[in-house]
Amino acid sequence: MAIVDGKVRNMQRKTAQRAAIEEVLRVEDRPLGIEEILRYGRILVESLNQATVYRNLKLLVEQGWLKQINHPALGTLYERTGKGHHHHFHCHGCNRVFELPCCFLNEQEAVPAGFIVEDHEIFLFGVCPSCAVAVGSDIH
Amino acid sequence: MAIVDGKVRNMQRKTAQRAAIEEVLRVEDRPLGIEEILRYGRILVESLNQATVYRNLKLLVEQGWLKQINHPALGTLYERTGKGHHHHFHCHGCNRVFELPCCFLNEQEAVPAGFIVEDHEIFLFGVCPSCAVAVGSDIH
DNA sequence: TTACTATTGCGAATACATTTGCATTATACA
DNA sequence: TGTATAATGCAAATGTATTCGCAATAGTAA
Repeated sequence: MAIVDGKVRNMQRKTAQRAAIEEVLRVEDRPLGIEEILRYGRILVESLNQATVYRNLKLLVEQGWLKQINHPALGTLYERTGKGHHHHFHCHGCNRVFELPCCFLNEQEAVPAGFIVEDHEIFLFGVCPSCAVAVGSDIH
Repeated sequence: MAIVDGKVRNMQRKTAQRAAIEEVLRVEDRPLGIEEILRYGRILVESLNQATVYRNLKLLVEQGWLKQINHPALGTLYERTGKGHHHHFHCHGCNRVFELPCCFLNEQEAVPAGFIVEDHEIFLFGVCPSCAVAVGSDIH
């Protein structure tokens, strides 16, 4: 607690809604869009509202716990920070995006002479292991 | 010319506007956004309107002469088709996107076992040769 | 030239993601 | 507990990209 301008100012409060949003992102452990966060979050807090999700995601990004990514096929996704450099695999079977740990790109080899590479992003597209199994074993 | 339902139906007409849009994309020879296409196009056809640009881009995409790409930092861009597989370099000096010809990624090596890669996109970020020269020689 | 109608320019309309205002709810300190 | 106020739910508002309606313009075949 703190006093500002003669008034009591509480700090950020712990709410079931924010806890639910964090939980969803922690459990899924992959980049999620608003729609998914809202859907999974409502399993934990039935009343969860879209505006609340937006407000909390914004907060969590500002606090550095989340970062926004812009996926070329899926638009805005949110993922937890602190996982180091990685890339994104989008499975068209289940429509999920996975984070692939290692980096296999030599930046300077990737461009003609004269270009200076400071950063890169790789988006892969295909079928994830569980969907591959489903297709391979004729489970449709 | 053709008769459909008893009425005369002309084929697509050649207009200065569409020619200008095509010209811009041909001359620049790199992915362009609507704003840039409109700006450069107006040098050729002063009256060029945004709605006209949208209509023609849609047409050219349908005809396969253009394709849309979704750049994570710049949004929708249009580039000419038929250039083969390539990636995109975004220069933060001039804000232009360049197409880099070669593909230096072994798709299957890029993912853990179990993932099936069907396609990929690489976005590089840095400084292009002409901006690098400008910075290096203290031209600001 | 002329007639027909595809295409344009303009502004209004739409689509979609995100934000905001406000009354209500609920957390946390006293 | 009680109180102050941060946070929520809801609906309306906003922002941005894209499309559409329509009268005016301009290609194209005859």
